[in-house]
Amino acid sequence: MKHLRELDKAYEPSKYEADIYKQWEDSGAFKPNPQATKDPFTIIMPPPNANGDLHAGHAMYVVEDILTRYRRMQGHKTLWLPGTDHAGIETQVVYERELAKEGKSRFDFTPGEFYDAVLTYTKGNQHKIIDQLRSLGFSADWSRLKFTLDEDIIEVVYDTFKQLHDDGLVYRANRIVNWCPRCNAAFADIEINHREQLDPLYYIKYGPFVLATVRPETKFGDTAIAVNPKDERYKHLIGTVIEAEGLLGSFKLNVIGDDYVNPDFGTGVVKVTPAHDPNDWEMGLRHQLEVKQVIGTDGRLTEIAGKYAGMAAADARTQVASDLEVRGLMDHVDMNYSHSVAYHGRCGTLIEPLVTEQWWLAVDELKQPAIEAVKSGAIQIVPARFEKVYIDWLENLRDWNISRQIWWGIRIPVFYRLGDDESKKPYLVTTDEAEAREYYGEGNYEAETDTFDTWFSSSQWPFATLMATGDFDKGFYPTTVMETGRDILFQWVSRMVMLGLYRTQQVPFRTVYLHGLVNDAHGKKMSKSKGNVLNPLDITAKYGTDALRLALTIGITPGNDGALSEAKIEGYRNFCNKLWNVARFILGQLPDGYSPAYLSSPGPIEGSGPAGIPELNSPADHWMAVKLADAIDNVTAAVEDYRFSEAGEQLYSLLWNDFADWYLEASKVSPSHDLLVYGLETILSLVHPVAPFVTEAIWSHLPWRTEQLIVSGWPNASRTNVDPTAAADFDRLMSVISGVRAVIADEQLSKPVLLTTQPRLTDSADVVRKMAGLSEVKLTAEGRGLFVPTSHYEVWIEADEALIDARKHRLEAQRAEKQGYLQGLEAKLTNSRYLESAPEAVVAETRSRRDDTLMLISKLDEQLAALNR
RNA sequence: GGGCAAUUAGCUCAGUUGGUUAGAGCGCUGCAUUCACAUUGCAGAGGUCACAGGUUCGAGUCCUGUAUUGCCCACCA
Repeated sequence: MKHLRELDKAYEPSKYEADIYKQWEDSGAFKPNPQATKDPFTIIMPPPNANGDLHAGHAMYVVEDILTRYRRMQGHKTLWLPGTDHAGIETQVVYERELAKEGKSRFDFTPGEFYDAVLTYTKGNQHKIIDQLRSLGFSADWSRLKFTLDEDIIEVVYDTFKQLHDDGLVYRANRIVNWCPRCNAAFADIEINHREQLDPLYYIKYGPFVLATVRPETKFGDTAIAVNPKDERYKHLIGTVIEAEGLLGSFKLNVIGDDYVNPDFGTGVVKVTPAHDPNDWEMGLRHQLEVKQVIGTDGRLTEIAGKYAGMAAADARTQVASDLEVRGLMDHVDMNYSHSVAYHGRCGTLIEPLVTEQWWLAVDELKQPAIEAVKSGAIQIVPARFEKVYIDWLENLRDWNISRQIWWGIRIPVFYRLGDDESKKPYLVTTDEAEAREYYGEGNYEAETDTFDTWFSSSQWPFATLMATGDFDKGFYPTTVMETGRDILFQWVSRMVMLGLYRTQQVPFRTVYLHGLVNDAHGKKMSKSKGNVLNPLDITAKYGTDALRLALTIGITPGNDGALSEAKIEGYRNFCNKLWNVARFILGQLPDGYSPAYLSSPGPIEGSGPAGIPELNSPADHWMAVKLADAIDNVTAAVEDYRFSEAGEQLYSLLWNDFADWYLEASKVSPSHDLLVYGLETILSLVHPVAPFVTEAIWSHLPWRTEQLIVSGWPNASRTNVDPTAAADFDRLMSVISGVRAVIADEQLSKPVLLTTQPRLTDSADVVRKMAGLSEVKLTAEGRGLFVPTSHYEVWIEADEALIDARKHRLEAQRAEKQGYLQGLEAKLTNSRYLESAPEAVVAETRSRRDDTLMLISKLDEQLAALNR
């Protein structure tokens, strides 16, 4: 095995990443370890679109990898189960675009042929996204990869549907839905976007009334006129029938009173068109109004519109408006009316609300347990503020339309009766056509062509996947954490809870961790049109995968959007390089055949052997041992608490400030090989979940290590060998060194001599001399020179009288500053309410700071007195 | 219309139950250097924590209000 010192001066990720990933996977490290003794830990990966490309959002799955790697190192039986999504309408739209290039449409195929073609297309593409996810170092168990249209998944979805139907929670009904004429399908409210826009508001004469509408073309579907029952202008007309002149001759309408009508809007009169407006539909239900469909599923007017039949709705609108004008039925038009209009979120087509027959899932019974699960704490949402949002949404949830008239999806397992044999049920829920044939007889039935809303099947993903892989009964369910984007809290998370509880009587996951959006360097949303999109793969190629992972971990908090910039990523690339060079330096120090002594006894790195802490010699050793133990505790606590950013920051400063800048430099004077190695190994272990590649690459060059880091143990803090006094000694040396460096930098001195009256300091003279850039540290009886203020040692930098005199004002300034600080502390300590109320530890802290400050001031006074002598 | 978040250094952001003289990275200034690392080291400048009140011995942190920005939900024809 080669020593790192023979390797590159800089870490080159591309040389290592692919090989390391292969070794991990080939060794079976991604699979649940059957020997693991601790509880199973499960994460189900939110399935990315099988036809999609990796974007920054997917890179946020790094949170899942951190958790998985952390639990694996701790000895849990970990399963991170990956999958891909057929992404219903999204993929169908993409594929239809492909077809359009060849001048074809889906109507050139039967639904079955179309499905097969898209399936082939999808299966051919899916390796791309999987390879991309793997390149991010994700330690998911790819041998268990599931696809949302796998037969075993579909089977579970069918079972759920059947159970829901048997329980009376699924029904078929005619309702007003959001109809997309382009997709020729209905969509849920949540899939609709509203856009504010200007449209003409037409004031039309209806017999005795003038009323305002933006949709004159739907007037042929009017089945009432509504006014507010409290409206003095019109209340006497409620219950009467008006007769009015229209474009298709005269017509009669009932006048109804309904609180929905706002007397202050327009003329306070509304035409009611239950077939084409959700609010009118509701009014229609309240008043048992007739539903007359004017616009068909193709977006064109029906025969009811007489001579306007066949016209596209938008064309009909202008035509009707102008005809009304000509006939003198238009009172006036307001051209400055701004309102919000519904568009299909996926394809951007104007939504046409209309009445169609759909499959509905009754949610009232399902949502209560889902609300309770979060209220009771059975499910914890991180960050917690989303718990309220979740509960509010569910409480207002209405029955869910789960059928879609799209072809790329799971066909709803229903066969309908043909003919009018009333002795047979109108439909049969079964996946088995033979059953339908037997029941209805050959030729007397037809299969449903609608498919399930993608969210209906994906809401079953946690248990469906585990059932399909055979892991469901092996302790992997309920899963531990669901990590996903906060933007799909409603669409996905809430529904997973509903259906998970329904189907398994258990929560699908115990914790929901929500990440925010990944924005650009200035916190702006990434978009192709803005040209500010950072492609994760470009970044990893340039800076290494670990750099990206660190950049998405540090400075990003749950539920909040984070900013990603090349400068930030570059900084973490440098961090990886720092780690690499620290390792290179340490390994270069070690004698041939070295193996750390602590490995031979059980110890701090759990599961892999070492015991206690290596022998500690210098103050620096004790100090470093404390820093390491503290970091282990803090990082562990932070990860347990989903505070990954804090964990990352701790590690960053542990490596760079504590270990590299202080300990390694100090160790150059008196190296302790075992502690250098122990420190390195501890840091590698702690950093591994976030930056797995560079840590594993270094680990593979530790000659005494044979197992991979990915399956080695998580460190345990141990302070057994630590002498706190010795550790504190190093803190004092550090403050001397920093103080001296500052004076040297200020005065541009070159290798001056340091004088001290304290023998204890000269014990560590070499460290101080080397680290502070001195030529010598001398013990003297009485010091004179540039006084370096520290609270524990009296030290002076040798200098000529002119310089000493010139710096005198700095001592005075320092004294004044300390004096001000002291006053603040004294004020607290003479305040009896502070002494009574503040915790003892806080008061003790204040006292000790007061004492230190007093001591420093008296030293400064002495120095100033001596200078003035 | 309702709700949520954000507002802390030039920029991007941390800041766990209130308790050091408020932090990091980048950027900036000065110096150093090639003996682990210039993807480096050392030193430094830079903030009345959006604003106004309040609670408290003590507020970036808790409460009330205001402003600005962003997001979510609802959808008065």
